[in-house]
Amino acid sequence: MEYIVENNNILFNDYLDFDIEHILECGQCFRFYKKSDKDYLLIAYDKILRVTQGDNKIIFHNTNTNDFDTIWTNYFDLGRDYGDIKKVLSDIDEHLHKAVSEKGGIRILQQDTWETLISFIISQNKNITHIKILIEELSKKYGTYIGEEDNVKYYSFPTIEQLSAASEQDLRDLKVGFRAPYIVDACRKVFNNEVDLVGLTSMEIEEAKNELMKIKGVGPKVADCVLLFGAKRYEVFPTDVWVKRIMEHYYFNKDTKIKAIHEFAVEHYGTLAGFAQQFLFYYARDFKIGKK
DNA sequence: AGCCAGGCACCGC
DNA sequence: GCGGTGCATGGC
Repeated sequence: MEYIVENNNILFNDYLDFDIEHILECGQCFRFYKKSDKDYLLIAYDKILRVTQGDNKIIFHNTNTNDFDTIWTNYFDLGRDYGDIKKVLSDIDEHLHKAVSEKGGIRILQQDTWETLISFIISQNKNITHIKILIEELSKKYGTYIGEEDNVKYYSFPTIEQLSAASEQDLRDLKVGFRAPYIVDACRKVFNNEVDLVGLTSMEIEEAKNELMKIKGVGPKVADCVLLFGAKRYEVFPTDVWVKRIMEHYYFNKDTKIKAIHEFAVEHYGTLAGFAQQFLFYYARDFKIGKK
């Protein structure tokens, strides 16, 4: 991957399989701000990064080769050939072919495991707009100040130690509602190693899922999201209402149980199930496919 | 206004 | 096991 260093920016020319809008808006992450068309500010790993993209150029602003090589290359999963993945998925069936061709710039970000755990606990029974607000509030209150951009102060996502300082009532005051005890339980079990987040990348997949589901408020869907977005487990298929809708629409044509859909997808898409899910989810949500 | 949100725990059977 | 219901809060 050859990039160009120019002042404090890092540039790519003619980079394929990367669309910053697809990557950030596809629902896998929450801490980003759209400044204008294909111009985003994102917060990850205690850093603020601005990314802009033109026809044949991607610019990572105000960064350096060290951060790029140690953080952003992994974060954007630049070592993986998405051309290959997209080709395999497209050949599976016409539905996936369509989703991949419409949303071809998606890449699965390698996010922090802890942050994805708390974020997806919060996500349950909420719309994406409000999830983003709650995560910002949590960061503002318990995270660390990391800098200012356009007169806005930004804060890192709270560490396990920082968030452990919050009581259930503190969290309720932040309006997380019934999720407050879930967050407290996650803090406690991760802090005292009752739940091993580091081991998630290497455990048998069922074991990894069960490890996460020891936490109150973590069920199959949240566990799959944490594994896919925060632990590089690409064989899972998070099945939520949107995925249920598009799968029913394309493959079942009737009201089908989430469990049955999940089993079908894992079988049908195999080791690339996670990538398939993300293409389908974003495609379905953007075009409101399956929505009554 | 009222329904529903990237689910899950808890309760009956 | 399986299906129904309540859940805090805010967007649409």
